[in-house]
Amino acid sequence: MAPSGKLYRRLADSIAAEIEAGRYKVGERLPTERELAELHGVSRPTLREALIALEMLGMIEARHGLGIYVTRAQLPVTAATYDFEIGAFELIEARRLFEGEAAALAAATIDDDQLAELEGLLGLMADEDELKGEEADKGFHMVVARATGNGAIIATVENLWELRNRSPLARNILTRARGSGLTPRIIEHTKILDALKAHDPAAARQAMRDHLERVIEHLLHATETEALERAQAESKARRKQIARRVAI
Amino acid sequence: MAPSGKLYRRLADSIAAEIEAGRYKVGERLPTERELAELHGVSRPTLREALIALEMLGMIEARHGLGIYVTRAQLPVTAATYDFEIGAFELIEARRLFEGEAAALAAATIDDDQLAELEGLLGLMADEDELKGEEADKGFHMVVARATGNGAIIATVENLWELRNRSPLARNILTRARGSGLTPRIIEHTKILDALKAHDPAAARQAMRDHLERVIEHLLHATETEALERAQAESKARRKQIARRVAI
DNA sequence: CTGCTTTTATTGGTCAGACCACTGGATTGA
DNA sequence: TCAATCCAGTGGTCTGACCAATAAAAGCAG
Repeated sequence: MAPSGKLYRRLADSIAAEIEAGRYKVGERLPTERELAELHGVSRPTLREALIALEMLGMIEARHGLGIYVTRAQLPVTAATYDFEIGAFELIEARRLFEGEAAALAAATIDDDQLAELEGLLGLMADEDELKGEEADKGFHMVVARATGNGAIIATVENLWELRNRSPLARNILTRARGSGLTPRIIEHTKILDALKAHDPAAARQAMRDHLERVIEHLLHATETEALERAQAESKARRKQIARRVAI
Repeated sequence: MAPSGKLYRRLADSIAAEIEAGRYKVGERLPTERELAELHGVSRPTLREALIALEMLGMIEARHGLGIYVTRAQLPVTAATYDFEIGAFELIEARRLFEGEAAALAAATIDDDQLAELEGLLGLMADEDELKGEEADKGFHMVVARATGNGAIIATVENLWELRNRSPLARNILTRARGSGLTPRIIEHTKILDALKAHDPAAARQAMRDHLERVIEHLLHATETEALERAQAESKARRKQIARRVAI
């Protein structure tokens, strides 16, 4: 990735690199802001902006009157720190596995209010407005996640959706694929809802997996941009590799 | 959570709240830094610090010479934005489901180098040094995630580990539980490794689930702090609710 | 000497005002 | 008409100062 033109951004990268390299270790105190600023040849406000960025990423922690402490040596690969390409297929593959489990759990924990909410979202999903339809789609999956009552699961599902928005490649492919005959997804969502209504975990898991499998299939057969074709080739090779062993 | 004493932090919360409330919509440009500073009665440097925090969280985007644009109306619940308590049991429940699937997939994609790496980590896991042992533990799970070759899965597993570190409650409970007879985890990890060696997805899934199930069981029977007892009660009620329906 | 209170040096937090650098549209001139 | 130029607006950076929290040193009462 090309270095951002903004100084505080490059500074943050630079300091992060130093920490990752072990120049400053976890638990240790960094030099004072004034010293760091001079070390890097920048003003203190700019240095502070870089530190705040690193603090948001959870790498350091500034304590008033005490100093700046390293809390993590390596940045976790989260949506916030996301900086490289994750393919569209990778994302959906992950969602297929994880959201399948989330649906299974939700089948056991969902209540009537949430079922009604899902029913309402199904109606909006066919909205002529592209954005409304997409929001309804995300809403459906988030309600399922929320129905598990497990904050970690909610955070994970949301994070996966977030990764999609962060990755230009994945976003382009996925939003382009929308519209072009992806509308049968309403039927698939209905199947998921039915399984949840029946409180049948296995059926819910299968319905969710089927749904996302269809999305993958759809992407495999659509032919549009060059980027998509590359992604398709990559995905086919990958699926072949997996199939070489045994079905998951 | 008590509002952070730092002004730029409160400012960021305040602006984030305005955006979430729809005061500024996605795609729109918000007022200039100078205007925002005056609006909130703070100096421009402080205002900028708040904006940089929001930018790191992916809510806004500042473009030189143009202005500041809203990119997301709602902050995703990720490790970086994490600000409330997620119980230790929630975390492990999520890991049990997700990492189980990751292990299943990894069984089909893992290569010999990664298998050797896992073997090496097993040796370190019994290290007398608590921290070393914990690092080996995390390392093991991360190698399994990495073996899937799926960036989204890697990011997810890492994010779950991150959530644990962010949640004081979960961290306290989990690190306290370590040591006190949790060492049989080496046997459990060996089982996971065996299933991966055999490239047997079902066995890998089961071994990973068993492992994390044991961790849950261990926490349920340990009796120590008050926080842990509350968490236990919460978890028992939750598991009863789930069992009321059917096994997942 | 002990133990509490006060002072002080250090460090992050905030402020003020200025100037630089980038952007897009308005202005100008061929 | 259209391309080059200019210019107003906006984020980016700098300087230097003062405020506020912290811990350790200094002072003091017992």
